[in-house]
Parts: sequence; structure tokens; C-alpha cells
Amino acid sequence: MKNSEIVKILEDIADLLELKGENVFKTRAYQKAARSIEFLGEDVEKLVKEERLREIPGVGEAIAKKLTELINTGHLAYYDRLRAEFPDGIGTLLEVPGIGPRTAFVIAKELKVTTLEELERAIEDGRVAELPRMGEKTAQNILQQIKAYRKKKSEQRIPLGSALPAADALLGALQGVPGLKNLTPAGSLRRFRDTIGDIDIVGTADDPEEVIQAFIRLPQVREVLEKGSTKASAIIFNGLQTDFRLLDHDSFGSALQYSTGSKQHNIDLRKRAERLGLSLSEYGITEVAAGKMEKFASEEAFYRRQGLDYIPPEIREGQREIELAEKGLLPRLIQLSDIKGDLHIHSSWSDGQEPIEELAIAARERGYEYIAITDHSVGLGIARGLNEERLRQQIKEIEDINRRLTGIHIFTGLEVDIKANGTLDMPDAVLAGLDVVLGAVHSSMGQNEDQMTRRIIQAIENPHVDIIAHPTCRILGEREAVAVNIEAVFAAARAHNKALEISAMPTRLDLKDTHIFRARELGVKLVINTDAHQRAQLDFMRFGIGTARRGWCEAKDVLNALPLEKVGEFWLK
DNA sequence: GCCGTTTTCGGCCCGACTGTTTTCAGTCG
Repeated sequence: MKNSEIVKILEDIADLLELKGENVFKTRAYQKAARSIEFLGEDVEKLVKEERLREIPGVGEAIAKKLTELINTGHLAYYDRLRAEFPDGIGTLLEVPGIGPRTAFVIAKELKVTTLEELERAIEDGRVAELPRMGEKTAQNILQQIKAYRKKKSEQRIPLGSALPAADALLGALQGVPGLKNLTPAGSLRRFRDTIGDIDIVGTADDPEEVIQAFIRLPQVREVLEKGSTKASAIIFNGLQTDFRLLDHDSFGSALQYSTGSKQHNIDLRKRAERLGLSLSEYGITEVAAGKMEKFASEEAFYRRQGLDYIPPEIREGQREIELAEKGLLPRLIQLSDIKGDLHIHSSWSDGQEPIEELAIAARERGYEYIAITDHSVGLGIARGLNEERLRQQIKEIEDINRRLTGIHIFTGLEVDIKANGTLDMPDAVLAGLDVVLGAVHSSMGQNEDQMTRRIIQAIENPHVDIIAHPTCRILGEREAVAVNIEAVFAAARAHNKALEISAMPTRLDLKDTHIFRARELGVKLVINTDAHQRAQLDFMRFGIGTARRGWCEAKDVLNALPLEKVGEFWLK
């Protein structure tokens, strides 16, 4: 059983317990266990066999026993019993924003309503408004939320690369509002999660209420969901929900920290603070005994007051970051300035848009020491892939450019297609003449896990392949990752000393954060490439850096953080 | 249900907004 299936079951249990009105801390325990497993580098199945379940944070005696039953029998009696207590479909009520466990339970119990369609009818004929603590206004709000939910369901979370420009547009529109300062995207956007559910923006203001008014009047705002004196939520032009929060200037440090999350990180932080006699909020830190609040202009100062090193936003996910910050043992995460080159770039020789020399100059402008030109192989006809003859011509052109261009070195290369049977789309003798060879899957993506795993490992075993590009082939919001035993791929890459790519292309971000974390743990070499098809796309690098940081990557883990003199040793080995 | 530099039992993050209430429950992040 896959970890993701286990996570789903634990989350379901938490939902059902909520519906029952169980102790909220019990439901939270299941949620916490689910989240731990979601971020786990290893298979739960393996941990069951080795009797190491209790090492998972948030898994105690009871949940460990349930997981063991689930893995060994494929079923969980407790889960089945729980489900039997509620009509099927009541879970969908819970998914509507504004309907929590209390409301869902009352609606299902009193009105015998369990689907969105039935709920809509019950609202329209006035039955919902008559329930205790409900009213006509609440009922109508729920009706609105159902509509929004249906719409959102079809749009889902959107890729980071689409959300960031939308946030930039809002920030731009708010520039120049009098008395507004420190305007910053926060939330999952600032943590560089691969997809974004809503945009969080935080700022500080002389008069927050006035700025809130300015915000809800922006042309980019389509619909205002709620609005108070320090906070507003709205649906913006692209359908994304945006939460905007304002505080006093001198609370910016705590406000930004609070708004950045993650939720679990903040909970962990506040629990720890409580043990120190401190109470944290977006306004600052209160010494509980003295009842005195201190404010912080920067996040650094906010963390320091708690005896913690600064924790970068990308790793604020409720893992071990607080414990390590306390001991001064956080890694020094890789940053953009560590990157010395880009080893996956397409030119106009295949489906790129610009000639090699222009790409090289653009890379030099970004401070790089080298790039690799890695156009497609012939098998990708649609991308004007190169055959042997054109590849030879291209190599000659690169040699010419290298002779006359200073300050940047161009490596020859190829993004060679890994065919369905695992062989490569170019003879070994030709690959041997190249500096960098990327192997990549572009076809037959529906293969089963065994076939796909063997296919990729066969490419890793080819002595001329240096890097596997976008290893799981996912396209965010469009195409799921291929079925592949990623642990086996990591093991092969480690054994043959091959690098796995972190594709910085914002629609890919592949490997993803949790894979990166695991690969790095196993000592697999990583490389952050943009897969740029035009100059401007060299700037995608920041998405790759953010993703690598989420996987706790340091410069030493990353091939293209090596200077020109060193990087070539990797493929000459 | 989990967990432990004051605890193996008694706690479990903190505050904004809304709508329904006569002081607060429910929901969200």
C-alpha cells in the first residue's frame, strides 16, 4: 500500500471523527500523523516490517497498531466501522468552505441531506435557515460557497509559476497606496510550494482600514468574500482567493512570520514558546508572566528572541526545522548566487527560439560560468530533434563560438530520448563525443511501474548518460507523474554516480521537494536546470532554487553549483 | 490520540471575521 493511500485514510478518519464531534485533539492527532507520513522519505510498509513505526512523529501506540493492521490485511476495521456510522457523501459537505463539522453533522442528521444538490434544495426551501444558530444570511452564504466550491474544484490548486505573476500584479496595483509599507507575498507562495491554493499578502500601514478599502476597490478584485478592519479576502481576476492582512509597521516581523506559515510550523513554534513562558501572535511576543508584549520589525529578530536561528521560509513545514534551529544546526540552503551554470538549454537548432550565441551571452549576463546546449534527439520529431549529422554541425558551431566568446564556456550536449524499451535515441559512439548527455522520457508514459523503472534505470546504466532530466515527467495541473519506483531510481543513480535533475521549469518542478529531500539523504547528486527554450526562461532558475531549498539542498549537493574547472570532472569520470 | 528540562496525566496555538446572539459559537488560516 502506498504512503499516499495511507495518508488519505488517516485524513478520512480525522474528518469522520470531526463529524462525530469527537475530541478535537484526537482528530488533530490523525491529521498530524497523516502529515508526517506525507513528508516521510520511506515507505510505511517498510517501517511496519522493521517495527519502526513509532519513529514517525505523531504516531503513537494506537495509530501504529492501526497502520500495522492496514498494511498486513489491507483493511482497517476501525475505519470501516467509522464510515458505516455516516451516510456516504457527507464528506463532500465538509469540503465546502464555511461548512465545518458542526454544521455538516446537523445538516446530515436533521435534514437527511448528504449531497450538494440536496443541500441546495434544502437552502432554497428554507429548511437550512431554521436550524439552530443558522439564519437566512448564513444559508445564503453557504449557497454561494457551494457555487464557488464547484468552480474551484474544476480549477484546483494552480502552479506556482502562474500564481506568482498574479501576486505580482496585485502588489504592483497596491504600490503607492499612502501609508502602506512592507507589502510582501506570504503563505505557500513565499514557501515556494509547487502549487498554490490561495494568495496570501501581508503589509503594514499607518491606517489599515483605509488600505483595506483601497484593496477591495482594485480592478483586479472580482468579488469580496469578507472584510474587516485589518483583513480582507477576495476572489481576484484569475479566480484565485487572496487573503490580505495588515498590521502596524513595528509588528512586521511577527506578521510576516505568521502569514508565511506553514500552519504546522506555527503550531510547533507556539507550543515551544509556551514552554519558555512566551505567547506568540502576529502582533509580537508576550512574556506571559509579565504580561508585556514585544514587537519585532524583522523575522530574524522574531526568531532570535525565541533562541532560534533564522529558519528559511522554504523549510517551515513542521519537520525538524525548529529543533535544528535551536541547536544551530540548520543547513545553509543553496541560493541563486551559488549557481554557476545551466546544463539544460534548448537552442533554435531544435525547439528553442534563439541561436546558441545569444543564449550564451544571456547566461553570461546572469553571472554564469558555463551552459550546456542540450537540444532534443531526432526521435522527438515534433521538436525538430537533431540527427547525427546535425548534431555534428552543432558541435562544430559551439567550438567556433567558444573560441571567440569570452567569460562563458558552452558545453556540447543532448537531451536524448529514452525510448520505450529503455534504449537511447542516439548511438553510443555519438554520445561519447559530447560533454553532457541528459536522458529523458518523452513517450509511452503510460507504462506500468516495472517497465518504467527498468527503462529509466537502463538509461542510468548507459556510461554516456550523465543526468536524468525531469525524472517523473509530471506537468503540474495537467499530467500526473509517471508510475516509477523512485527509490530504485535513486539507488541506481547513486550506484552509477549519475545526477538527477530538478527541473526549474515552473510547470514541472520535477523532482519535487519530498523526492529531493530523500535523494539528498541517500547521497544522490542533483542538478538544477531550467530547460529554457528562450533567453528569458533562464530566469526560471529561481523556481528550481526554491524547490531545491524545500528539499533542504545545500550547494554541495548540486552539480551546477560547481565552478567551471570542477564541473566537467563529473562527466569525465 | 500524542507526548513529556516542572507532567506517564492533563494538557493540546492564537486571533479575525461573520452571523446569530444578548455574550458567543462556528469556521478559517
